[in-house]
Amino acid sequence: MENLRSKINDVAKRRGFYWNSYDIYGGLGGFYDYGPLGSLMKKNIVDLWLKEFVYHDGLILVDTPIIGPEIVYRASGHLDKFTDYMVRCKSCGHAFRVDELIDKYVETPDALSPDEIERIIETYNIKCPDCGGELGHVEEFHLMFSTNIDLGKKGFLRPETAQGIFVNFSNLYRINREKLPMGVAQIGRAFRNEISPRQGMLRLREFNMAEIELFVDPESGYKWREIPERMLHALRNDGRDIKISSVEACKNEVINCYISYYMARIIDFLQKLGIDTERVRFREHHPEELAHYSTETWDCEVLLSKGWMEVIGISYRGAYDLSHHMDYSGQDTRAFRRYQDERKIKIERIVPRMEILGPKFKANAQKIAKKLEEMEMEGDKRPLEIEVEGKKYRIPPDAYDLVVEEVKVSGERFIPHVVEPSFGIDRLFYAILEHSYYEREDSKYKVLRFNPIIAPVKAGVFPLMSKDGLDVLAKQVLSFLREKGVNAYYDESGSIGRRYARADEIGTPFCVTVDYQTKEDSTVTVRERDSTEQVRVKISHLVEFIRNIIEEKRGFKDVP
RNA sequence: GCAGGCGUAGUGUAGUCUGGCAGCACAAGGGCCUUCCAAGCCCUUAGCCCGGGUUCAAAUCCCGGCGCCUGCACCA
Repeated sequence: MENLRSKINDVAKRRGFYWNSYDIYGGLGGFYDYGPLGSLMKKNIVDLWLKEFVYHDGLILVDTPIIGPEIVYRASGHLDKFTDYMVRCKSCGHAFRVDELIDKYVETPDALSPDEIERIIETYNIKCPDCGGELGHVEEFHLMFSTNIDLGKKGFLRPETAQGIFVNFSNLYRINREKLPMGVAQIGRAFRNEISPRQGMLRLREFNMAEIELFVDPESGYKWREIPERMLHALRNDGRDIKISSVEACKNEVINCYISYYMARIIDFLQKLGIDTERVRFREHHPEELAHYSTETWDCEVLLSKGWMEVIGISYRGAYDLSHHMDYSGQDTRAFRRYQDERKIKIERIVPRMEILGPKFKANAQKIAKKLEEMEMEGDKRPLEIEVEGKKYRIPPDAYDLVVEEVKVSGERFIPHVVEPSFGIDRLFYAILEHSYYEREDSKYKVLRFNPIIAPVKAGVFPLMSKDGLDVLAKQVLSFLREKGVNAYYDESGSIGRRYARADEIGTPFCVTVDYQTKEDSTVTVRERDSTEQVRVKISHLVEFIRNIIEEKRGFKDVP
């Protein structure tokens, strides 16, 4: 019980924030349940996220399936990059990653099929590195969970919510009235079959993400919201550890401007969550560390008891995802960039002469003509050779005309680039607990210093004595608060001090006590969690009083 | 996935070596008391991770599994 993590796990289980799933069956690694308090608090975190990122910036929200067909994850690259081939030693049972075993013999171990790998193991007579035993068959290890859709059709559980946004780009772009930048957000669960999940809630196999895909025009320059000036602790991938303002970082091209914007907003968000921003830094990925889709990634890390922990990642994904989905689906997923002035450009165009092509190529003439029209051509007329559906055709110069015409062009199509801030809700949740936890100096009892907006329960209502009608009055105050939408609970068990202590342990910001004076003037005492100071508030003002503090309109001492 | 350590009421632990009625503290529930920060007293609930083996007898010894922790590997 000496370290912070076990203390937090203790409170979490005892009071109902979270615990390991399937406990009665011995638990299951990488899966956690949110208990009554945790569920409420997680919802508060998500609500704040919606407010800070979605409503604040006018993003649009989607909600797409968790299961996707194989083709989507082929296109996204996850299927290739997320699959490891393993072989197991027949005698000692050790498992090895194939690419590490055979990289001495072949240049591109990642590109091989299982059959090819087995042939290479046989050819070079590769044995178990540990015991020299014979190696078994190649097995696939997916970091994505797979399932079946229909009979025999393979599906995968999404490893990120992002693909659900990319595949819908065209529709969303239209709904957004073809405006860029366009920010699309999604909140939901994602799944990764981690090889060795450990560290409690920090590495889960099923986890909650809140992701934004901000689609931008790569040639327009920075065209998003004004960047708030915030000091950032940035650890660059050249090893430099710097403090830089978000505005400077953008201006000096130290950090991509869209990423700079999100870093600044993240600082504010984390602060509202109750995370100590002195213990927050942004760490740039090294080139070899980058995900397959990214050219620039910064992790937002929070210092926890076990060291720096990634809670948010901001990636510049470029055109990677949209261009792959365009290739795999055959659908146009481009955006349209309108020129400021209509441009007139001269183009040389091939106009097929059907009266020649028709008799010459008969049934194929239409397809040949279409191909000709799509060709670009410079210089004089000459015999052309084209290929249609694998067959080559020779086109004589008299079978087409070269026409020079002036056309109006109002814009061009392009694949938008994507900036992706991706928030790990569960990790944020845990980070809040660690940064909120403290023990009172005198009594050593535990307090969670939750920001009122995040706190799962806003108020405890206690009768000073459970007699003389105080209990009845207190229950009325409780109903009153609940009717007004303030999540509160009633407690009359034990001394008043004990009840305060119970409330503090789950981070309840306010304790409302009904005492003898309440009977006379309908006021109650409200005690603030961290200072333990009290003010008297009229019952009729109680809801407004609490709401104002939650919304940061007033301080605790401003009694209305 | 490997190696090591660990697994006893809700939580923390004693007992395991040396097999013989599973104990303590806190928490929780009920009661008494109590005029604002874990007071006190009485009562109650509640446990040997799962499965198999050895034995007259297993929390204890053996085997397998699961989970947790640490290190290695992994972490798109």
